Amino acid sequence: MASRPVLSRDVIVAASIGLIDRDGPERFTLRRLGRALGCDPTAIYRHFRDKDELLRGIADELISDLTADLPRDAGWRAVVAESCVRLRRALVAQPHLAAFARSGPPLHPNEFALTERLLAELHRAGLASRAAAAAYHALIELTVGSAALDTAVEALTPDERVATYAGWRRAYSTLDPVAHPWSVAAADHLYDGTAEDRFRYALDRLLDGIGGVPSATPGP
Amino acid sequence: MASRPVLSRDVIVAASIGLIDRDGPERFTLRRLGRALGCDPTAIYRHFRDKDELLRGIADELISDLTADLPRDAGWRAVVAESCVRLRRALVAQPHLAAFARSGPPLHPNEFALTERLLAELHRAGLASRAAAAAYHALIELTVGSAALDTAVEALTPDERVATYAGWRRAYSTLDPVAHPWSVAAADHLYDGTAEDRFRYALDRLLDGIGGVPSATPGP
DNA sequence: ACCTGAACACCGTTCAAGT
DNA sequence: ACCTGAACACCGTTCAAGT
Repeated sequence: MASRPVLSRDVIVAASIGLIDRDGPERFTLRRLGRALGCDPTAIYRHFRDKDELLRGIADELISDLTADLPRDAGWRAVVAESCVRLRRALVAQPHLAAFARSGPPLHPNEFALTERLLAELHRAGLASRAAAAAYHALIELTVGSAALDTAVEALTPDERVATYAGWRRAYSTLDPVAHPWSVAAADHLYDGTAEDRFRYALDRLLDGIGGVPSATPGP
Repeated sequence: MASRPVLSRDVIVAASIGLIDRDGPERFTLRRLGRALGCDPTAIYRHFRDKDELLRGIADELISDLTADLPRDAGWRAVVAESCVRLRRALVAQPHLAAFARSGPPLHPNEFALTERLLAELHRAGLASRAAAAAYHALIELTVGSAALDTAVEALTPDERVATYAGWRRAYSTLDPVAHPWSVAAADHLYDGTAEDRFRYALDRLLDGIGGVPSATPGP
């Protein structure tokens, strides 16, 4: 009668991702996860040693299909940009992923795949090994930084997020215009749009600087 | 008799920095801070609205004198690069600062000074307010990311650092060359040189992409 | 074998009360 | 004016007990 195996690693990871998607990573607690799963919070300890191991499991899952369905026929620039945008989304969704990145390079199957794809595309752009490696590092640095700066704000509700950005803009716009003329002048454009928009702009400027041959993808 | 004004913003910030240096940012709680200060933890709420405001105060203190002796007569590009390199060094030296940056800009005097100087130089480069703001965000994202990726390695001794980088390179060079040809090919150039070297390269590429008028500084 | 529920040692924050 | 201390609503985690 009693359907026994309610919980499993996969079920817990899937529910965790759903919960993080809905409430943000900051509100992700084992107590809430237990409530979402309809079980006691401590039941999770039957499947994961502690919260950190669960977060690693989530991180692996979030990175798993990062390179899965990247366009095969797009230009190198579009593929590189899309890869970085996806990595950034994964990092924002799971801040502990960024903490892992801090302690070293990927060195895991899914992440080797991402590095390989980025290096391949940079070679396709015409960069030699040394320049490709340097460009790869630059891209990862920008992506990790953008994600790190965005994690806290991303945890807010859309309304709160808009209010937060507006508050920051206002802080710059109301500075003493004699001491901070350029901050006041630029205030309306600081923290404008979404964080991903700002990242895409930064990424475009970096890719401009990296150069490489024009993408072979057909123009608009 | 009773010496009344035991607490002040400065005293609290100084004690916080000491506590973070000693125990690490993860263990920094108001209850521990209260114990370190010899007062009730909630007394801090007399001087800071909440923990977040305290963290901003700490971050601003750690950033102080960053813009103090920046060259006045150098080209915009040199000043921007030097500012970012210094900010990166501060972030690497005080990893907790990066964690604070996540919760938003400090919105305090020293941070405002840095932002103002960067925006001013970007205007000097010929960028209008919107482009200057976007470029500013891009520079901060790259700087924070580079610092975040470097903190763990920077904590090692020089020998350990060299060994760590060599180990990472080896991880890439010994991948299956059929599945990861470009990783194997680029392995010798991954994590090459110092992290600051890599950052300077990335910064140069980003500044190339940002464009702007050529710096007025005399050439070498 | 798997899950529960009480318990422990923590958090940030509020607020009435003290001096 | 400044600080205390109890209280509230949370955390992650352990462990004996249930089924």
